[in-house]
Amino acid sequence: MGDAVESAGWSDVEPDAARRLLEGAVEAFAERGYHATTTRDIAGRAGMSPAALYIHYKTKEELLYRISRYGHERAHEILARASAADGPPAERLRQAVHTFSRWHAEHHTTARVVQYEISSLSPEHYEEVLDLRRSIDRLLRGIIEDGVAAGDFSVDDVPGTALAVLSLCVDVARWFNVNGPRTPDEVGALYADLVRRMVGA
Amino acid sequence: MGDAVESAGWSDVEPDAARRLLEGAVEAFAERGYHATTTRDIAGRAGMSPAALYIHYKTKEELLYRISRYGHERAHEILARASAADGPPAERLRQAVHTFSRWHAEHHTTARVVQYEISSLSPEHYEEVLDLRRSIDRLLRGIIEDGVAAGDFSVDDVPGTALAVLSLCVDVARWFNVNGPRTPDEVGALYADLVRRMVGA
DNA sequence: ACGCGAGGTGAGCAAGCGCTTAGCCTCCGG
DNA sequence: CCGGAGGCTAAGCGCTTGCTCACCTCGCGT
Repeated sequence: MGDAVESAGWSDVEPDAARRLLEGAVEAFAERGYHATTTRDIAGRAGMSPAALYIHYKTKEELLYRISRYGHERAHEILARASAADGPPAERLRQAVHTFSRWHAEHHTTARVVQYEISSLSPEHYEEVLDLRRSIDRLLRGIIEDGVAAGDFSVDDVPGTALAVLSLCVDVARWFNVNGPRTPDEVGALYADLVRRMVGA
Repeated sequence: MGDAVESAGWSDVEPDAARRLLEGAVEAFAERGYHATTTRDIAGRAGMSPAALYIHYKTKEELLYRISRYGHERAHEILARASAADGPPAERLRQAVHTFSRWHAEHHTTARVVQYEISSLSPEHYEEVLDLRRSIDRLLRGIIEDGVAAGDFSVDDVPGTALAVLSLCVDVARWFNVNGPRTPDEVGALYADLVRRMVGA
């Protein structure tokens, strides 16, 4: 379930060089941050000269925008799938949190860029991405509302709890370490359990 | 209780100009990030010429280091106080989470720099700050261990839960908005309650 | 055989960066 | 009345940045 979402890298990006540049940019932005990354660094990681970048992308910011939009679309997809699934709210929430936090662990380089570099986007791109974030928030809040309405959850502050759950999952991207003791799937299981307790299910 | 910790700004910083520079740096780093902030910007916010910065600080990185260390010391102080307090583990955890998350909301500009710009520190300063983070982690884990040992909490994965709790509180700095619906104290109360549920108290 | 477009390069421009320097005020003890 | 230290600035140095441009090199349809 949802494996297609997980495995998808940037494999569908059109010319090979453009994909390598995107992958290099993700790595570099995640390591150093957007502003500390130079176009020479990105091009270098893709095995090309600095000028080659501008054949495939208009600006350095366009790279960040593509990464940011791609990541938000994946995140949205994960929650939309869990939200629309059959089964009781508790199960839908479990799946949502498990998959969402696992994605942030598994793709923590991409997720780090997606979550912590959005303020470097141009105003228009920033607004566009913010819209996606608002729908992500709405999807999760919807699941919790369903659980409360069904009498399965006991939550005092639904928007606040939804915000906290999202914040918890997103922050996985900041601390997750591949050489750490937990696999992405274990993080997903742990977090799903913690969130189950948070909503009193 | 703990108000002395909260209210403390940078009021104790020695020459007035040096304090204004620090405050300007906090604002600028929080808004734009360390690398996107120029020394001209910092000096401008303090109402001075760019050169004046170098009378009080050796480098731009020294400003980040001072901010980072100050913030981690405050965070450590908050948890140390809650950890050493009298009362059952549940009450100590409540106080720890309440105060800790409230601090991250109240001082979200400082906290944002403290939590999200540490990788821009020099290697030596980074190591020093990392030590402080490890002790902060140990303090929180200690409270949870006490609760488990006393039979008050039911937690399967203690280190994992401690990590999640810390992560949850820290991430407040990222999303907190002064014009939002919640006061820092309300965030503290909400989070203390969510964490109480997480540990099964 | 050959033109042409897509993809790539080396060199380099204008702007902005962190930081330094030379020199100017202002205050204050002797 | 003076001399020098502390606090500050205007100017600017050396370097790096994002990005451009003239040119090159292939693979391919005709």
